[in-house]
Amino acid sequence: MTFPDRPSGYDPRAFPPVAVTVDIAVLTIRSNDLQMLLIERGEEPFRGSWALPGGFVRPDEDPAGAAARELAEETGVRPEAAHLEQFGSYGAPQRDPRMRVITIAYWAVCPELPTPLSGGDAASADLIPVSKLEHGGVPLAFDHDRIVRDAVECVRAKLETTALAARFCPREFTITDLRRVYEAVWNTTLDAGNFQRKVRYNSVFELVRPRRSEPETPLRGRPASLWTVRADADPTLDTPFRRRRGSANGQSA
Amino acid sequence: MTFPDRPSGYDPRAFPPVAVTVDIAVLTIRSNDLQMLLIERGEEPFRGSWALPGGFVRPDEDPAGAAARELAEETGVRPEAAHLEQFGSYGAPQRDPRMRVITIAYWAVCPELPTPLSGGDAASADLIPVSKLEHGGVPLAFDHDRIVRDAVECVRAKLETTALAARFCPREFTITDLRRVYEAVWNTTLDAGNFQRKVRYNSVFELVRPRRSEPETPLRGRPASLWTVRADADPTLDTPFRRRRGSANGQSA
DNA sequence: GGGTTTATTGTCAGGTTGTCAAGAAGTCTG
DNA sequence: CAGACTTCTTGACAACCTGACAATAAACCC
Repeated sequence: MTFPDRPSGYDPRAFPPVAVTVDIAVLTIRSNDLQMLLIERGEEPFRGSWALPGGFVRPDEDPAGAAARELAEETGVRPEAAHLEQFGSYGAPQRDPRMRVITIAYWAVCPELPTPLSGGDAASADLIPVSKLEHGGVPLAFDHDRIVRDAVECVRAKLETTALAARFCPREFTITDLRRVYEAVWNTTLDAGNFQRKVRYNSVFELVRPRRSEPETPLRGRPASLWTVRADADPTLDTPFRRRRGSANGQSA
Repeated sequence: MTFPDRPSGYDPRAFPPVAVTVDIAVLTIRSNDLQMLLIERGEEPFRGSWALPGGFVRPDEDPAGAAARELAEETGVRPEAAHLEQFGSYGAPQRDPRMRVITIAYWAVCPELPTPLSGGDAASADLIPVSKLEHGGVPLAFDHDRIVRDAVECVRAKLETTALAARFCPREFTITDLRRVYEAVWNTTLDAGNFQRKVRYNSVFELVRPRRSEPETPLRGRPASLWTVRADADPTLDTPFRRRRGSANGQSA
């Protein structure tokens, strides 16, 4: 029950002041490298540190709506184009020195993220390689270090059982595109032949054109077929792609 | 960044009033049936409906602490005895008709839950079979219907890859005990031989005693060995237990 | 045409899973 | 006490999946 000790006739203003925000870990792949959009803070506290984009949940808004709005504001990405998913809340009493702030954390996966508009909040935005974030090489504001780690782990796990990897790619993609996503996100190497086999046998993926039509970049080698994901959303794979556990980064599909 | 439009010198009281609560989906197994602890509301709104146990996050408390406290208050279970995990937040503007309430949802897995103390909040508490909840046979308050479904799906999924199932059992358990947990949570039937094999080969489980020592209930059949989980927490299984997808309830391990 | 590059298919051994049967170790019953 | 019964445990085997790696296909370059 939600109001155990306060049967009725309470004054909302009597509640201790709490702010509710959303923070978004926006992930994309640039030059075969998993990167996250971060914003450099121009104000105290944590001036000069990097932080996740985010903002307040407005009184008339639900958290998912706030996340979609902030995503659009900070990246220009249309909410339908990205996959946005909640993965946790963070609310330690002192996580923000100014006041009690509960944040609801989302991760987003975008194909082709437009180059960050650094003029947004009078602070600069940039794509940072996740490898650098995991290595602790970038000072992050608040408890965003923890949030970033949790987000990355969530996405890595979700790649195992769903077709989420395709959300990093344009609507139509080659099997190699898809494999490069797995390799980038898991920081590993996968066997091209085995990967091909798994995609072909997975009913979630569908062959669109047996040959790539317009090679934007002048390609070398045999042209690849184009594939797409059958349904929308992030459907469950028939047979999951398992990453090697235990050792940091292994091999093979 | 957490305070994009409010650089400094703001008045905390100026924030629109929001309450932050935790709700807990407490799961246990009674007579081979997955059941959830719910509380019958004695007050409006939703008087007479069932609801998840929960309560306010206090000003000096973090949400996980609040969940552990509420769990202890409502069930008498020591926080160490149960497994408690956050799985989402729910904050639609009108989810509570009285005021804006953001709730952080947890699920908890308990072995041998003590029979609910119905005298707790002047409302009665009871264990309700999850099958009944999924069938829509029980009217739930607020958006708790959705929260319950999400919690159950979370636990079902977590059983696939971790040794969480053992948290439904006493510290030492038989392989059949464990199999019955999977069968109850997934609402399916598993082959006893295959299940035995998977447990024996999984390094997460450890043989404690080759024969059950004190058969509490007068047993029939060959006595079973006792097993335990090697590390604490909910370690990842070497080879996951996969549930049959697609059809509602399938068979085999 | 021959060389280079990348995509795709094939092969094969080894591991995992599902099905099913047989053996082991107790209790219960006549 | 000898079966009968029950449940736990082990085993056999075919089907499937996976990892490693080789071979082929289809483009480009010169």
